[in-house]
Amino acid sequence: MPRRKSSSDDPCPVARSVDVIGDRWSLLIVRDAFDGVRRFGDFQRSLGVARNILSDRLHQLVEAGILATRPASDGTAYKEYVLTEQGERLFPVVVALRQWGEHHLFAQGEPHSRLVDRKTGKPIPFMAPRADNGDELAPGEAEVRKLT
Amino acid sequence: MPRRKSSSDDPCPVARSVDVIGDRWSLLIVRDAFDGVRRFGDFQRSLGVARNILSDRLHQLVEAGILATRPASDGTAYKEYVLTEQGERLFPVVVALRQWGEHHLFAQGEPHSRLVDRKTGKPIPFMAPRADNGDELAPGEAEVRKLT
DNA sequence: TCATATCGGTTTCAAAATGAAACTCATTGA
DNA sequence: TCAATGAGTTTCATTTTGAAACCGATATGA
Repeated sequence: MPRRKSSSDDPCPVARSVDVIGDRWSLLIVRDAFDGVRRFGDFQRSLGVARNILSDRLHQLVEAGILATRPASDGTAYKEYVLTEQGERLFPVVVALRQWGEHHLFAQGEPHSRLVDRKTGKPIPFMAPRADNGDELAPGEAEVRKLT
Repeated sequence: MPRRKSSSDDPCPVARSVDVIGDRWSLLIVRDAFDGVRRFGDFQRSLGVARNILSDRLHQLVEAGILATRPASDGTAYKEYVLTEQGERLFPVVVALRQWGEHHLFAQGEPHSRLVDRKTGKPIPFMAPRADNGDELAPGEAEVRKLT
């Protein structure tokens, strides 16, 4: 395969984002990280991914500044992978994907995990882009303005 | 490579979503579709993707119910690919990715496209999951409740 | 109207990414 | 002290990707 195309110089933010996390495992690693997974072995067991691939993706995510390594918090000599500030900001992305999946990829009545407000226990309302005044914005009401 | 792992029976909505659109091209095709691209050749030129891959991804997206084909609206005998209702609901996902990219993947001063409210021309506020009462919800304040 | 160019693919083939399993080597636990 | 676990890396077969060539159907234009 002639070198995989990179979008790291594409002026579209979506393209650049996809270049960094638009791969099946990276996104699931980030999801797990939000769920508190930190150790190599825990990611591996949770995802069922091949170790070499996991190793590669963890390094990529660290390099991208989404994860960082630090000494394990359980007192052992191992290290752990935690979300950076930048990584934490992916929360809306993961939630949006989750909500879309919840609504469209399960048969009615089919059991699935659900994201709830820890305080109230109630499901989190469907996330949507909103205008300045708080009104929900439909796709047609937003516009990509090229090259600021 | 032993057949690529599928998550279509995973109980996690994020995993299922990633299984459907968690690939570099699918997401960019959807982004283009939101920008009004409809024809095979236009997707191809816009993305620079190999034709065989584009063909494959378009079929997958149609199969997944995200895109649908219909006779071209320009009067020619060709067909076009348009977002379905289900595909349109991916809007928050694309916007979240775009906003994250805008904030984290460009050097200060580096030009990039920007999503604005068509009516007011103002940039769209950062999207975030919110609790029932409208308060922004931090990652730690949400919790995945397993198997509804 | 006939020739030519464009559209929307499919086929072919080499290079690259993936995955399972085996292999290391350090750390932990008994 | 010695086996078991953790965290990778290496190897190798399989799959996916991508560029380019090819193809039939449609559009264009002289």
